[in-house]
Amino acid sequence: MTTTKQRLFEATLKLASDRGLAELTVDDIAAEAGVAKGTVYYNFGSKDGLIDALLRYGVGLLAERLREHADEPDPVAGLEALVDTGLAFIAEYRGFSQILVSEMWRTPGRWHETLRPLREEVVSIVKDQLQRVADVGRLPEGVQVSTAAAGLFGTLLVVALDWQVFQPTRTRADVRDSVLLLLRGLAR
Amino acid sequence: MTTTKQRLFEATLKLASDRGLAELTVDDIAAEAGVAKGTVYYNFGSKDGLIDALLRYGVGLLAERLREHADEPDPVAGLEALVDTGLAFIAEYRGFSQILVSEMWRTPGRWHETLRPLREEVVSIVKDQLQRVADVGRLPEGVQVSTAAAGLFGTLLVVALDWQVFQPTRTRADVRDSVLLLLRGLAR
Amino acid sequence: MTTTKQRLFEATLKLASDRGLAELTVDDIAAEAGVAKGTVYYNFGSKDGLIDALLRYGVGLLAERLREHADEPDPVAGLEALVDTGLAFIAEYRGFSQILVSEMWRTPGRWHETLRPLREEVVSIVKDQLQRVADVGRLPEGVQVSTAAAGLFGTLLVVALDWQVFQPTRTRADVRDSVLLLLRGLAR
Amino acid sequence: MTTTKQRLFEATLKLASDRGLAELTVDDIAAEAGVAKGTVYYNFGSKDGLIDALLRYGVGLLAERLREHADEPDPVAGLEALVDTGLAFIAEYRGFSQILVSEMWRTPGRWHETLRPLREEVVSIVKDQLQRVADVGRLPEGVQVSTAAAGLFGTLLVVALDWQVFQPTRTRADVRDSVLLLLRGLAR
DNA sequence: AATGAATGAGACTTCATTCAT
DNA sequence: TATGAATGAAGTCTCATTCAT
Repeated sequence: MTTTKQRLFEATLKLASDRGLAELTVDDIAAEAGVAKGTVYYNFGSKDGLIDALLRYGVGLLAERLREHADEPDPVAGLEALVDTGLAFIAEYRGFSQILVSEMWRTPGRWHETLRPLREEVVSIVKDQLQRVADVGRLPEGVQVSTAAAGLFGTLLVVALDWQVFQPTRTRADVRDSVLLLLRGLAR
Repeated sequence: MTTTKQRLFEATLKLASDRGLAELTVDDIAAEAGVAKGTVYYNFGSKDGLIDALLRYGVGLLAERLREHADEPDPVAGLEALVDTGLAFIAEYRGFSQILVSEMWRTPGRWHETLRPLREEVVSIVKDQLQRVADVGRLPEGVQVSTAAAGLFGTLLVVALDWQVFQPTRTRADVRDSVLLLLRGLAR
Repeated sequence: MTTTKQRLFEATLKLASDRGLAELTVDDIAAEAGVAKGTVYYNFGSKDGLIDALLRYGVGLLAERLREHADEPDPVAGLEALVDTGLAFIAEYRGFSQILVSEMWRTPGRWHETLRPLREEVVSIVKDQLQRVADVGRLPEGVQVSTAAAGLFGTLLVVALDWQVFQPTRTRADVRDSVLLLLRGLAR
Repeated sequence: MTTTKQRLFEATLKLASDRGLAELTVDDIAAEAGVAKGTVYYNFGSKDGLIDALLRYGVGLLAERLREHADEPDPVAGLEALVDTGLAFIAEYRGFSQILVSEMWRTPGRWHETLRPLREEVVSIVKDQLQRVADVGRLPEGVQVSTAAAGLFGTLLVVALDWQVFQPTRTRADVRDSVLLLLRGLAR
C-alpha cells in the first residue's frame, strides 16, 4: 500500500461521512488528500476504481478484526466479543460504515456487485461463530444459522450507527448489552 | 394533496426502486409522472424540495400503517402484526426504504434534519407498542423500552432489505418469524 | 389609467432600481404589485408590453415637467430651471432613471426602438430651450444647438445619478450649480 | 494573464457589442473563444465571475490609456488628449462601455461593488489631469476639481455612446470638439 | 509517479407565456 | 377582469475523464 493510495483512502473516508458516494467528487477527494486530481486516475483508473478499492480495504479491515475472536474457547463469549468488536469498528470508522449502510442494499447500485462478495465474507465470519454456539446447543430450535448471521450483521451495523448519531451519550458497553439482550432470544 | 404532487410522488417512488436518489433525474421523474419538467419546480421549488416532501410523505404512509395495530387487544400479537406490516411496507416500497437506510444515519447529510423528526415519529409508534407489551409484564427486566424501539426499527428496515436483495426466495412469513424469534429474546 | 396598471408600474419601478430590466421577472413584479401573474398578461399582453408602457409613461412624465419652463421670459433662467427640474425628477424617480441609462444606448437592445422616439421628445424640449438661448445671442459661435441638446440630456442623467449614488451628501443646489458651470461654457 | 482567459475576455468583449450582459450566453462566449463551455467555469467559476473579471480587465485597459497623457507638458493639451483617447476607447469597445453605463449607477446591482473602486481609479486619473489645469490657473473660481472629474467621466461616457448610437455620422473630431467646448466652460 | 488545464455530456433551474376557470 | 397551475425552451453549472507535460 503506497502512501498516496493510503492518503486517498483516508481522504475519501473523511469526506464520506457527510455525503453519499455519488455526491463525493474526485476534486474534493484529491484536495482533501493534498494531491492533484490526475493522481487519483493514475493510481486507481477511475472514481469507481477508487471506491472499489476502498470498499475492499475497509471490509478487509473489519473482517480481520472480527476473525480475532474465532478461537475463543467459549462460543457464547466469542459471540459477545465479536459484537463488541463490531461496535468498536463502526464507531471508529463511522464514515465507512455509513457508506456500507448506504450502498449495501442499493440495487442495481454502482457498487452493489463489489459489495455482494464482501458482505458474504463478513456474514460468513458471523455465521461461523453462530455455528459454534449452535454446536454446543445454545441456539433454540428453528433458528437457521445462516439467516441469523445475515440478520445479526445488519442489526449490528444499524444499531451502532443509531447509537452514534441519535444516542451519542450512551456508552458502548450499554449498546453492546442491548444487542446481547436481543441475542439472548437466540442464544437463550 | 393535489393530484399533481401525488403523481410526482408516485413516479419518484416507482423510479427510486431501481436507483439511488442522486441517480434520479428530474427529467425522468417528470416523464414518469406525465408532466413537464417545469411542473416539478412549480410544485416543489427544487429537486431537493421534492425529495424532502417525498420523505415526509413516505414516512407518513409507513407511520399510518404501523399505527393500525395500536388497538390490538393482545399487546404481543399487536407487536407481531406491526412487524409484519413493516415488512410488507418495505417490500412494497423498496426504493423508498433504500433511501431511508441511505440517509437516516448520514450526518450532516442533506436530509438529515428532515429525517430526524420523521424517525422520532415512527420510533415512538414502535415504542408505544413495546410499552404495552411491557405493561403486561412480557418484557424482561433491564430492557429499556425506548432503546429497544429504536433498535427494532433499524433492525426491521435492514432485515427486510436484506431479504429483498440477498435472499429473495424467502417468504415474508419466514422473515417475519426470524424477526419474531429475535423479539422473543425481549418478549420472552 | 386603471388602478391595476398603476400598481404594476409602481411595482416595476420599485424593483427596477436594483436590477436590470432583463433581470426583472414577471413573477416578482406581480408579487410586488399584489396581483396574479396572469394579470400582467391580461393588462399588457407581455412583459415587453409592460416595459414599453412603463417607458412611455415615465418619459411622458419627465417631458411634461421639463416643458413647464418653456415660457420663462428669460431664456437663460429657463434653461437653469430646466436643469433643476431634471435633477429633481431623476432624484425622485431614481429607479426609472437607472432604467433609462441602462437601456438608452443598448443596441440592439429589446427596448431600444421604444426609447429612440422617447429620447427624441425629451431632447427636442431641451433643444427648444437652447435655441431660445441662442436666439438672444448667449451661445458662442460654433455650438450646434441639436448636438448640445443631446449632450446636455445625457450629462444631466449621468451627473444626477452619480450624485445620488456616489455623492449622496451633496445638495441638489450644489449639483445644479456644477451643471450650470458647465453650461456657462456654452452660455457664456 | 493566461492565453485562455485573454481569449475569453476578447470573445466576451466582441459579443458584448451586440447585446447586453444578461443576453450573453456562456455557450456563445465559449464558442466565440473557441474553447469548451467547461473552460469558462474552470477559469472563472461562474458567468458572474467572468463578468467580474472582465470589468476589471476592461477598466484597467481604459485607465492605462488615459494615463498615457499624464506627462503632457501643457496641462490643457493633456486634458484634450485625455478626452480624445476616452472617445476612441469607447468607440472601440462600445459593448463594454454600454455595460459600464448600464451597471455603474445600479445599486445594489450585482456588480456595483466591483465597479465602485474601478470608477474611483478612472475618476482619479481625470482628477489629476484637471488638477494640473487648475494649478496653472486655467480653471475658474468655484470649480471643485473632484466634482468636475466625476462629472467629466460620466459626460464623456454618455456623449460618446450617444454619438455611436444616435449620431453615427459625426466624426470623432467633431464630438471631441463638442466636449472640449463644454470644457472651455471650465478651462476658460 | 504525478500534474492540472481542458473537455462536454448531462444534470439542475429559470421564466415568459398559455389557458381553463 | 383576474387567476395561477402548468409548460418547455433555453440557460447555468457540475464533474468524471483525458492528455500533454
